[in-house]
Amino acid sequence: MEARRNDENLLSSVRNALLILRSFSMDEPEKKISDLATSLGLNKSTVSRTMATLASEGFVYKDPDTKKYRLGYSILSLSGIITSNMDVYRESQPVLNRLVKETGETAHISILDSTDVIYIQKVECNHPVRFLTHVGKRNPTYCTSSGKVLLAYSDESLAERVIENGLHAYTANTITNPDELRAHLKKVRDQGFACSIEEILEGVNSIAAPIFDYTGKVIAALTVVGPKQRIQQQNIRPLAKKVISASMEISDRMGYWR
Amino acid sequence: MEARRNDENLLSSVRNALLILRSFSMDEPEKKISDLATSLGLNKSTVSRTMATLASEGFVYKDPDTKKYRLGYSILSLSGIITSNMDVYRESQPVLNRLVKETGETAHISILDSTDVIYIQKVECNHPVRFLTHVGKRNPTYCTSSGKVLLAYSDESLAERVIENGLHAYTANTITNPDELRAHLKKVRDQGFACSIEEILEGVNSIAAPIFDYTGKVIAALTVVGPKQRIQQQNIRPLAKKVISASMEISDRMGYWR
DNA sequence: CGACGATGTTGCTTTATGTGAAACAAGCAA
DNA sequence: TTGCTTGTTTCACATAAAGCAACATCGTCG
Repeated sequence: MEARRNDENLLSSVRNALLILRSFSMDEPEKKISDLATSLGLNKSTVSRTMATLASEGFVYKDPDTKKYRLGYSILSLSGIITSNMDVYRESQPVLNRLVKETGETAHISILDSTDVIYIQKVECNHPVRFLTHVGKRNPTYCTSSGKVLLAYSDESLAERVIENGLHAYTANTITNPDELRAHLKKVRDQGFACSIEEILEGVNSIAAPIFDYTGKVIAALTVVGPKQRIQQQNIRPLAKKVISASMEISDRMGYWR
Repeated sequence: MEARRNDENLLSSVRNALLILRSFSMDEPEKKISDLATSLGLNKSTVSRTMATLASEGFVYKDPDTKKYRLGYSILSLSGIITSNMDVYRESQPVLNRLVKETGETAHISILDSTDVIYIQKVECNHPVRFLTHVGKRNPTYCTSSGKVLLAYSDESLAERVIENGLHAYTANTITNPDELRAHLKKVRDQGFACSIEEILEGVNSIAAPIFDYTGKVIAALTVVGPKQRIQQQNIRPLAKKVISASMEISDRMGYWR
């Protein structure tokens, strides 16, 4: 077998399978064998057999006409297990719906995964402008409002780790100076919410507030996102008020006691 | 290596990994190495290494305290890719919300996967009685309202395949007679909706209607579920009317042209 | 129409790899 | 302390998985 970087004692064929799965993306929801082989540097036959195995368990689905593969419903089942056992997920649904109706903007719930934020829930607004986020999407912490909220309320060592990993300038507004970020996080803690003003994407602003559990720990963030035409300096205060009140309502449902 | 039933030319280590993933369930969202080993008939060390590999790619998460594993966020990301590329999913969200508000009952969207139905979306009602369904849940077609709708509007050969697989009596009301099922499906086609009156679970009733795409094909079903105290003979008609109108609205959004 | 290129699948051979058994840690209870 | 139960690691061996190449299908183009 080809000896690919066998980091520890991991099973390389299993890893290949997982890499194949993860190579599916929003932009490329369908894949061909040969493309996968070249992009992952694997042999065609290896990919073919791996895909056959994945398909036999329903993790991918092979379109009989085009011979292309897409992700299968086994994955959907598994994700249902994850979210159903996530209290925040259940409790936030109705609150999110109301918030979206009140503000007219898309709302998310996100959580921390290592040094990234992941969106676990999304309620879209009716504006025709579609956003590029989706459930499961991973973003940096230091340039998203939700990320900054989660950082601000986490142990400081996490922020330091994020800083060590490097602060990449996604836009001109991205905070790339470590001291500036530290000061910013302090401000977030003081005011109880965070904003991202075109810090990750030009023209896109967002406001986020923390969600607490019954121990008082911050476990998630509630975000409202929109184009800068609709979310701007003069209405940030009133919007933030709504976001905070909604996030507090979810915290209440989670058993948070002030 | 242990030569387990190597059906065709599938990769056994990959299959082990997938079986491990699929062994997580609603009832057992957390798993220990040794339990997995015994339940799947694998060696402890095999499971340990497989889990390490799964964890390294984020498909499972190891609780450092309890040493138990749960499903990881990579799966959430993948499921986001599936649903975001599913038109029905996007278009049905607001309609589902309204329907739940109108009827006060939980609503689902489900699709066909081979001879089963799978729930791809769910909006829960506010009644304290929680239901046992979740996104990704798989159910038989012949005893659920959504399944019967999807069967009724599919090629007849599918119904025959379902019959061949056997009609198991989940309750006293389950249709187990092939001819009766055939007649029932005809009735569903005629009236444009299906009911399940305690056919899969005692005390649980549901009503479902078809969702069409722009080619006029039925691609999904919209269901309303509830306890028999709230969904019963006398209010089935008015409820069905609401369900049909909602499913038609989604069909419209999908480009269905009468 | 036939040659060609690009594709996915399948035999075959080889060896690196995944496996099982047992030893090793680590935790917990009695 | 001694058990008992966990999860991880070591090691030798058998074998499962990788690579290659042949094969089978396509669709395209000259």
